[in-house]
Amino acid sequence: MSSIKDVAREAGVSTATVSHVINNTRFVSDEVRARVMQSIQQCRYYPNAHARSLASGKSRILGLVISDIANPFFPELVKAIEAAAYNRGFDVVLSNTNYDTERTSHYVQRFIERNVAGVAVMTSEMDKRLTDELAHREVPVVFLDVGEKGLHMSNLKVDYEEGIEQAILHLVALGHRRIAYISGNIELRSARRRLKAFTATMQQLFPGVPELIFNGNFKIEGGRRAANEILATQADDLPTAVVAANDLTAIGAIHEFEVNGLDIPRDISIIGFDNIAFSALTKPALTTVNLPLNELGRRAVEVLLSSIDKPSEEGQEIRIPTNLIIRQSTAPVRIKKVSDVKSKRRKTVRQTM
Amino acid sequence: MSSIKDVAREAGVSTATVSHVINNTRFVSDEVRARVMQSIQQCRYYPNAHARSLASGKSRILGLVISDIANPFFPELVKAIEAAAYNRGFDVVLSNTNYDTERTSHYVQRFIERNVAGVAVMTSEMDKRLTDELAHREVPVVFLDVGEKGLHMSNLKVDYEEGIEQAILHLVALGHRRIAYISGNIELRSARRRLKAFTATMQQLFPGVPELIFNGNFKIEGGRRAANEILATQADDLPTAVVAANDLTAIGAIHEFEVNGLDIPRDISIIGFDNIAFSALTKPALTTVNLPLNELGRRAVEVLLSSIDKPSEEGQEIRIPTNLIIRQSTAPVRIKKVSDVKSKRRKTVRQTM
DNA sequence: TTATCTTAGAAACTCGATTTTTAAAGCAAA
DNA sequence: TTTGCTTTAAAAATCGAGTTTCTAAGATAA
Repeated sequence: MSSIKDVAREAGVSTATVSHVINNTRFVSDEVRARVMQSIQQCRYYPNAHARSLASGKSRILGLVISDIANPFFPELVKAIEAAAYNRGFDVVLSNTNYDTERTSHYVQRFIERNVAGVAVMTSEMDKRLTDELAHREVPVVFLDVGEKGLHMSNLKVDYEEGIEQAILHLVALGHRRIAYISGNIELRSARRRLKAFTATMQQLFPGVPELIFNGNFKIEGGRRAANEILATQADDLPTAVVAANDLTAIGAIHEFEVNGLDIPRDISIIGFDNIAFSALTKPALTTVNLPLNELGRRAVEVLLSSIDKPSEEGQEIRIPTNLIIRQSTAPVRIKKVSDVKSKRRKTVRQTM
Repeated sequence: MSSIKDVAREAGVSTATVSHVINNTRFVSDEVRARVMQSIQQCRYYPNAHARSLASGKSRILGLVISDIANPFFPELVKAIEAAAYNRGFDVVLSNTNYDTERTSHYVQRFIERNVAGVAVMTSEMDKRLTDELAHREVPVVFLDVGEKGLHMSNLKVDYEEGIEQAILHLVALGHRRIAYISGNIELRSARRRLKAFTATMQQLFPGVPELIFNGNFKIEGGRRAANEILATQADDLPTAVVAANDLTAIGAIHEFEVNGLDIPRDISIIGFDNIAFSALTKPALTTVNLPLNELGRRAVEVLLSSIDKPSEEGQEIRIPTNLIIRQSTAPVRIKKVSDVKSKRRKTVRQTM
């Protein structure tokens, strides 16, 4: 359509002047400025972003790498990042890796081609090679809970310990001692970090007590499987409480326990992790460790932009707090008779939303 | 970093030749091609997308406009669109409007500046002015259920009638006659279209019977309010079934009915709309009209790309089917005693996942 | 009146590709 | 050997900005 030349001709000035008016990069007299502005209107002129990026070397695009937008963990995070980017005048290119490393690699390549101003990596399908590639191009990157820090690399470090400690203390206050943990798939760093936070706190409170760790996969189905394993292997002395590596796992576990005739939270208290929107709507509503996705997203963009502004400075490491949200899936421990475990019983009505 | 010139120098050829090798746009002898390829490797060369876009006038970017990614309707749709775009080599810039027209307008401006190849508008905060702006720039657009068709404008038309008819026939088969409807906020075209599909089918089946329409807002809280209104205004003769404009509304209504001592589906059958992932996980699991988001997303990109390929052709109108998914929130109608409505009663255990 | 300093605008160059034009070989036919 | 055609690749123009340098006009001071 119409270019800066058309505007310049229309206003009877040079293209340089138009550029200076648009970017405020040199003084232009009020009269000329007004004339230029009017011509811009008249021509319905929108500056071509590619030409600008090419000339200036800056793209005002942020790359956002996530695993799966359909995983309820991500939408709110994406929303926060998108909002923060919008406010600072950046566009967000979304990359949904589907947990696929090759796809991730393609996206990193595209990001480089588009000369993105920065990349937020909110997933772990990012191997050393890709990270190096970005480092080599000096693209600022912010990792969620993954990364090494570096010249252009920042890291958001979620303080899992804080929330998990609150969770365990909450259970202990309710009288629980036998507390099991259902982990996420242990290949993922975040699963390992969460597990470690759990065991560390437990060992501190109950030194030497053997741990009750079961394997899930961050999905509902994994929670269900783990619950079954708990029922099978611990039948003689069931844990009175279960902490799950994320909310989906907790939801799966709750369901499996209920199917097997247990009442949540009367027989077993359950605590989730993440505080996804859905967790307030389950029955019973889930007591869970809140991960402040909103803050996470905001900080991610903040850190990225500060790296962009001062490319010479070292990346930052930001601590993200977590805290316990108490709802209806936890209750005081109850003296349990062995017979209860086997027999079905009615559920109690409970307020959930 | 390194540009096409470096590669050309390294390979001892002109930049034109490098370009032709990359894009396969002219014959290049095997020997020269091999030399060029090697230089590309050696220089770790990635073509600059901005320069390409500027020179070619094509951006390989799609703009995606949605209302709110945290609304469970959208993630799966976004995922499908992103996947389809990725497969065709397009990047997706996400625009989350937050139902804000001004923000939408900003985004449209940015899309134009970025010379996007096409825009998928999956929301309705898009007024005539913006649509015209896009039309003026000849940017292909695909609307969800909103738009007029035009030279570069396509439309995905969801066949609400189909699914709603199945829903009503399902209820009728279960013996229901008094069927209420909770609408979305009526300012939204999609709310009007859904409502119209409901009333049309009802009038066809039960001509002249007065309609039971209540107002919601597509949110949980609106469903709750509407349920309350139903209880208040229809206490003497409650509907035996309720169709909700979307799943969130249905979930809110279920909860409010339950709080008031009704059992779902024993006392009232409820049907949602959209089949969001969550709807399979509620208790009772929601019978709902499925909107095939995956197909929707895929078709959106398809239509857009075909408009991009043949800019001279008229836009398309694609019908998107809907169908009923039967779960646990609907049951045969039951002869009801007035006393039941007022007294609390225990819930029955039900399989939900 | 002349010299100096401001100010604003024009012109030229740059970014890194694509695309069009031009030219150099290579080969066949006359 | 020359002409003409084909094949191949180089050279140059172009896209639409930003940016730097240069120049002209006007203001100010000596």
